[in-house]
Amino acid sequence: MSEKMDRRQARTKQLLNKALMELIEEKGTDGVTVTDIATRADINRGTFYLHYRDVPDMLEQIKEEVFVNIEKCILQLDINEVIKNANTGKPYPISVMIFEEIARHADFLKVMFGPKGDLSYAIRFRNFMATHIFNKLSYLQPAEDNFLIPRDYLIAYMSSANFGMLMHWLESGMKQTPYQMGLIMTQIALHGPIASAGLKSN
Amino acid sequence: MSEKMDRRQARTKQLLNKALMELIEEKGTDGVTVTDIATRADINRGTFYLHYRDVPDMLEQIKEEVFVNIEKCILQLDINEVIKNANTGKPYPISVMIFEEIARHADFLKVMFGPKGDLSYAIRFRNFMATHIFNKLSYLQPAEDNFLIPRDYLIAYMSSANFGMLMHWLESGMKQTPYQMGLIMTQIALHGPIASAGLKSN
DNA sequence: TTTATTAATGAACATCATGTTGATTAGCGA
DNA sequence: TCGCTAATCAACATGATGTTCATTAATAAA
Repeated sequence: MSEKMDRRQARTKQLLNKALMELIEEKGTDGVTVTDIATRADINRGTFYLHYRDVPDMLEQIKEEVFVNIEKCILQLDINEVIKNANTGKPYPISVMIFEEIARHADFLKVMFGPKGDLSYAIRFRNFMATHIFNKLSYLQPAEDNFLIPRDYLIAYMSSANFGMLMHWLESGMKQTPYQMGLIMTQIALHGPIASAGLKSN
Repeated sequence: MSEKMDRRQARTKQLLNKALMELIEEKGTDGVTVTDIATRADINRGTFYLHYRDVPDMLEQIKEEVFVNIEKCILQLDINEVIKNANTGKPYPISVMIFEEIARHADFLKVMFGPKGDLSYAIRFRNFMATHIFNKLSYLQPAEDNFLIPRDYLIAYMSSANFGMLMHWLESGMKQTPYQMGLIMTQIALHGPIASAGLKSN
């Protein structure tokens, strides 16, 4: 990743990357051809193959890089700490950090989680959130069998809900700051959706 | 749709349909070629073009047909009625009916909402649920400005959450009956996710 | 600055799926 | 039975693919 690279390689990689971004924004994940990318980047088509095997391979590498960055942030978050510290009107700092990292890759994620996006990528994020955030909720820990509804459905519910808000943030133009998004998530994790409506803490 | 069709047309359409289903299950929404479908269906490739313009066109027609069927069911549901009648231990009948309709198209939807699926289709369903179910929740109606968190995020939360449970149902092998799924949805709509954990109404 | 290295170019090529056409065969409905 | 039309088959031009090789140009290191 960070190994020193020949300037020429770095340059073409960057041009190819930029071209791909523009094209999937226009035509969606599929339907983008090597010829498209090379033409747009003003790079010889053959040069593409010196860097990537084909278009899916290129996309896969970018997806991986973005995922790893966000993964690092999410792994630092402990949902039970979020709830404990939520009495203050402030969001848990790490949740803000997560939204900042997402904002950093907003252009890419907006496409990947939009209508022309990649469902496998969305599911990967959702499942990661399910495993590393909501699976650890303390009030889901004890009596596995005593739930009103099955535990896995509760986790599917909460991870999908939060991922859905993330999607909504991206697709509605990111009008909230990462700080505000952290606050929203904290509130709804604390009170649930019902109590979070109509009750203004002033 | 139901106009009487030449037996030959009906036969080929059915064979093409079956072949497409098998192929997107194997290779995903994209990557399926006309040649693939024709070969699998044991139909002349040229014949495909007598029925559909190309593969995306064929997929679009199937998507539309399935969506319309489920749409009809969802439009009959009034979320506020669901909550009113939820004191009984029974699910609201129409919500059961919706899951029955989904089960009827399970093979198709399992693929479309799975990792190789179609994000635009998933978003279409989610948005439809947002508009025609959760947008009508009575406790979201009155004071637009007095919410702890923005109204559109609440709706994104709830529609995504419920759609996520639907996805989970499909991908985990539909171990629950439509009746049980109706019950789960009703409970969680009533109490929210937090209260739905650990509290068994016995 | 010079030099060896290597990235990028440009052209050519075989391959494969596409979408279309026209002639022919086979099946259907009346 | 007969007219209609769906399905077949073969052929074709087109365009993207992935690969190769000789050539040019940029780079890093001496």
